[in-house]
Amino acid sequence: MKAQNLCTFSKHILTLTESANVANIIQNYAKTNQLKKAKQLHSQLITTGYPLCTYLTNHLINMYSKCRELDYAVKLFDKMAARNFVSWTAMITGFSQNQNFVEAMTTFCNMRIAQESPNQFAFSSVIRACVSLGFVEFGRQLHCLALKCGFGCELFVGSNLADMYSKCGVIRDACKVFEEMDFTDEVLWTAMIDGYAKNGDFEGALLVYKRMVNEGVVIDHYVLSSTLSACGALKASYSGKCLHSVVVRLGYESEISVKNALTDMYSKVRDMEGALNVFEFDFEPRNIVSYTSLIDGFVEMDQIERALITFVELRRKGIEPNEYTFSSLIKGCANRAALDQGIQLHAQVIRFTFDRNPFVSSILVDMYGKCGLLDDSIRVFDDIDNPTEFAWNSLISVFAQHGLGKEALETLDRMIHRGVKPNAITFVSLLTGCSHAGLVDEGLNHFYSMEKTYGVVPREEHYSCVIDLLGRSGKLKEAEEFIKNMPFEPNAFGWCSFLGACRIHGDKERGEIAAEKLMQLEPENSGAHVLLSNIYAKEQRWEDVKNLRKMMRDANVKKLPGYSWVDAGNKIHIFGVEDWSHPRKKEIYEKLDSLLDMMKEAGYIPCTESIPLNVDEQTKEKLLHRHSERIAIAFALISMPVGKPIIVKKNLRVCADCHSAIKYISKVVNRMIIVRDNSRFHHFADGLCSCGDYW
DNA sequence: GTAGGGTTAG
Repeated sequence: MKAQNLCTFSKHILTLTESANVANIIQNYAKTNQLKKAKQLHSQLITTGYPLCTYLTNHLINMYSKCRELDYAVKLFDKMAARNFVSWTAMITGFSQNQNFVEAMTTFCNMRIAQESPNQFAFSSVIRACVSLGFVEFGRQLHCLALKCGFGCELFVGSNLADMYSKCGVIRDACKVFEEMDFTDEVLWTAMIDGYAKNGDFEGALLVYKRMVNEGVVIDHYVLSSTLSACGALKASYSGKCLHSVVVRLGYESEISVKNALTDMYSKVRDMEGALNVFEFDFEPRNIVSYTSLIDGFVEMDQIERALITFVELRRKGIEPNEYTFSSLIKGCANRAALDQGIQLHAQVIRFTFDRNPFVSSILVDMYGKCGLLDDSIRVFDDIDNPTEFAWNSLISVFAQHGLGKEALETLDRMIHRGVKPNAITFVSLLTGCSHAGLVDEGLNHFYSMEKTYGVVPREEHYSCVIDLLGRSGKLKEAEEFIKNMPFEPNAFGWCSFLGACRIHGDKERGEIAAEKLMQLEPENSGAHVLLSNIYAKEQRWEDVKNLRKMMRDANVKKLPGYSWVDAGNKIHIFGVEDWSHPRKKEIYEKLDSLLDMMKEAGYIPCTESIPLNVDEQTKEKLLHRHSERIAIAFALISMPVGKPIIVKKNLRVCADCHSAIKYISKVVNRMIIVRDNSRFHHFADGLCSCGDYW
């Protein structure tokens, strides 16, 4: 029987059969979201002139809630002459489904005041509201009440409880609920998998999945999506691929959430071919999540160009980008310091009104900072109404990268004053800031108080920061003592910091120890070899330099080639050492030569001592003058409008000679030059650098 | 007789 043909009934009072038929129609309208027809039927019922029975009103309340017309549902409920427990439950569910969680809870309380006993339906709806609000304490009370009423182990209530505890970060209680259940199903298992994942225990999530498979529980697309997401987070490519084969076997390849989870998993394990295969499989369905997962993969692979192309493609298809999309793209621009693209994306963020999103605004602070535009970064931060921890961390890290340790410390104070709790990342940035600014005591004080005062347990990276802090300031003995007393061995970053400090301060004995440790930890890392050869070269120990080079050859260690890049004319121009590939190479080298003359006239003396080659001075000078950052600066000088600050990015640290040379360049061409190397920013102007030569 | 649970990109 077709729904629309059922709308005839007696004009006086509805018979039982008629009521049942009408209820059936309303239910169908609710399911198919046919609000207009449902409203017509409702008016028809009113014209009979008789009050509607509770049973039909409950149906109408449910229908209006499902069709997102909560006001109608509330009006009906308020006017009801005889509510029963189903009416109350329908309202609680209605509020909960329409994201009106506080009302859902209030209605649950009112239901108890009205002395109606809540059943499993009411409990599951109100617990869901608790999950969304993160009200774990209220949820705990509901749990007690549910147990008292005999519904604590009911399957739906149990699933909601497990979900609530895990989403509120109390996975232990979720496990207790799970273990006490008489029956389980795939929904409850999914809540557990997702619970472990949301609490950061991705291995735990995979174990739950394995246990589920062993127990023969149905695997559906919810289970697969959640488990794939855990694989991605773990970068577990083998497990991910195994799950992919399960997806194929069970025929879930075209299920959008599974497809997206697969795309994301492949992106996270840096297998873009795999990600594209899934993304392009069967073409549809695709949505913004699919596109953003792909974009994020490209960004992580440092392929910002492909990320931007993917963005253009989704816009051409008429798909609306969201805050996730912009966050990923802007992060890509920040990593590559692609300012022009970053600014264009910022404009779009404003147009789409995502500028108030905490993730987007924080990444914008970071982007401007990483592009060297400190003032713009601060301006974006100041425009944020209630900065979250992400925004504060971004700002602190921006100050740190610019060597502004005092500002970083002040920002931490402001953050605390505003009631935002610092986390582990805050302290990494803060300690880095102190280190680059030579604020040794301040850095140490914060390191020793971070656990006591703020409850943040120092991790490997914090210890590395302290090694850097002490080493950079020349306190090599203290750094060595600190390393000895650490609860664990320093990681590669820690030894690298120590080695770098030994190089700056010319401590070859300690340097050799650090280099050895670093080579053991990361034999493929060329950094240790290069730093050590710099130390040897400084002492003119050419035999040692030769041996080291042989060692590198034998171990197949390739020196990471240095390159610099600059944004000009909406394009990123990349230059390597002695780069001859650019179409304007002739002009660039003419510019370099004329610069060298001007610099020497102004007093520049090349510092060739750290070049690990036994060649004559003039050759060394020439080599230095062909370092990629100088080529990039020369190119920027001939191609960018006068007055526009020159921002050059480099993948390695700027060498001491380039640092001195760029100071002279800034003076002789009277131009602000900003250089971002792999550890911090240098703002050169009028012959001076913002780092004050402490770096 | 009506009302309820778990997925995918920070």
